[in-house]
Amino acid sequence: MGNVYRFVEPVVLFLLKKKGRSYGYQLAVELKNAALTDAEIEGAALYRTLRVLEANGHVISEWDVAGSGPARRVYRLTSSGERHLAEWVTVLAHLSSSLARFVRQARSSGAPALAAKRR
Amino acid sequence: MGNVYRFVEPVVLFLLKKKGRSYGYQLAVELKNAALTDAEIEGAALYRTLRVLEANGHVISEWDVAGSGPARRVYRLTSSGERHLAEWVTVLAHLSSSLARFVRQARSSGAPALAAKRR
DNA sequence: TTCTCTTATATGTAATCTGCATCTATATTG
DNA sequence: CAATATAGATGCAGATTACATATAAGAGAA
Repeated sequence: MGNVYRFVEPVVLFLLKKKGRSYGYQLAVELKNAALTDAEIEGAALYRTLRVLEANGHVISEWDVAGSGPARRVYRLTSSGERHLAEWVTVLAHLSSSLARFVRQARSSGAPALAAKRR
Repeated sequence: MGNVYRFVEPVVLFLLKKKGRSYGYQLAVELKNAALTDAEIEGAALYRTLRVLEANGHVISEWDVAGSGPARRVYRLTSSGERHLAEWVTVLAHLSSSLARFVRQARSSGAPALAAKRR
């Protein structure tokens, strides 16, 4: 099937909004549940997406060196990021209904399919 | 927002199934209505997708030199293509409901939003 | 004839997104 | 000391798309 988009950006924006502030490694754990496409979101994709979001002003980060272990880069949404998430939601809502319509069409045209399988 | 996937492959497979047989230029016209993502599907993407589908055995083509004007490469689905479309439909149905759930969550968490706008 | 338009297929190149592998580094535990 | 968990990051290849461009056949106008 090739690779369907993972929609990493909107999911990350949403998680950051919900949590207020978080960092890559923590987000990676939660993404295993929150992902849109069954296939998990890869660590590499996550870290890169965070850097791109910051480069575009949608999130900002600072180092957290307080706890033990390696330092964490802690992110939070900017107001631009909030707007960007809202745009994503609009796009994804539209896509979702388009996909649903497509699925209905594709399932209705063609084989009898759900024609009350008897035995 | 970057570029959301156009899902060219499943749309082309579906149109070919519906029409029985067709060719690139004709499909390009119909894609303007059938596309899943508002943004139109580009001619270049369409022609390349058709060649890839053929390389993978999901469609077969033959030249139609009967009519006037340049020759047409006419495609039709193979049984493998039918199965491939069915797989796509399963994937897209799942994606559609995942997106819908995501949109609901993203819209509920956050601003009052739909809180009965009065005047 | 020559010019232009429509029809029809195809390629070159760059950008973006993803997957897999790999690397660095800090602290904890055995 | 060695292994493990935590944390962030890069290199490279493959997939998908966008934009531009190329090629070519026939129809109609000048």
